[in-house]
Amino acid sequence: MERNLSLNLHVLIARLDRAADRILRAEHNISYSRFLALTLVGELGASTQRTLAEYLGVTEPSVSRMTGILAADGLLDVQPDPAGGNRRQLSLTGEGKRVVSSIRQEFEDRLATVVAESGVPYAEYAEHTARLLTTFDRLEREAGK
Amino acid sequence: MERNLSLNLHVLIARLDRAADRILRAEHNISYSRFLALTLVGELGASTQRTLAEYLGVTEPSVSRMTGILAADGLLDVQPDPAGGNRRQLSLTGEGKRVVSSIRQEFEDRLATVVAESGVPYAEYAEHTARLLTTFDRLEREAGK
DNA sequence: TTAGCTAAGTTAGCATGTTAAGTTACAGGC
DNA sequence: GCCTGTAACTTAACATGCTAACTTAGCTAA
Repeated sequence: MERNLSLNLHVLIARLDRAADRILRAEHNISYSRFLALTLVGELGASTQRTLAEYLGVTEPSVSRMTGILAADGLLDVQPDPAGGNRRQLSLTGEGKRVVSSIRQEFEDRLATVVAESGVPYAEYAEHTARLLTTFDRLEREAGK
Repeated sequence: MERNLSLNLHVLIARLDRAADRILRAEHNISYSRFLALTLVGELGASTQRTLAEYLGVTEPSVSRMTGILAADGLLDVQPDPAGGNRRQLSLTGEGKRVVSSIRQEFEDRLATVVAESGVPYAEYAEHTARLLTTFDRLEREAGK
């Protein structure tokens, strides 16, 4: 079946995401989307909703709903920014931290297993992917101006 | 910002998909999901809903709804399989063929531009991606048995 | 011919993505 | 002190993914 890069990427990631989602729901009772949001707050320091949207690659309304859900679940603390402005300051609750740290490494390891099994050089593929993301980001920002 | 492969892949593809969707809606008045479904019927010969689900990497209920929409829009022809069984035979209408052929090449070219701009070797990245998809597919099938 | 098996498709309800259009909090000029 | 602009967030309506449960069509065997 001859396919092209954009299609293969789309389908590969759709499957990886779905597998991740199934594992997380079964073993940790949380969805992959929610886990990603918590990870970006906890480990990459997304401290406002706008920043979190930017890091996640989704829109602000999506984040607005998500933070409401995570706060209601007791995983995320959402406070008005003490520095002022119409901002929310995001941080993990103790429970949120526990979830992120217990999952993250286990998770990346599983993907590494698939990569190793396929014979694709992990470091190189990761580097290419990161570079594509950076470039695409830049092109979008330039086009947006 | 230090990130990992699974996260970068997820975000990269989320952005590519969203950009694709915006372009298609603006210039061709169709969503990316619908375009992909038509492409797989037209160019890769997905001739039943189950096969189409497999190729798209989505579930059968998703395809069931999608084929209904595409048929209602006059882009897809959905008929009971003359060979019998509870099957639908899928094929593009004239309009569906027109849409697919006018978009597909233009589209892959845009991605190739991003890849070239980033300095990532296209052929190698495409080959790695295809290999990962094949491997992941196999692992999932093995685990499913 | 009828009961059960299997493959393929559908329905219902929910999760999470989107866009478009509002709202809120502050800053700056008059 | 009040208008206006900007940044950040929210609300509403819809698109499309999922799982669970059901239906439909044909096959096989008693």
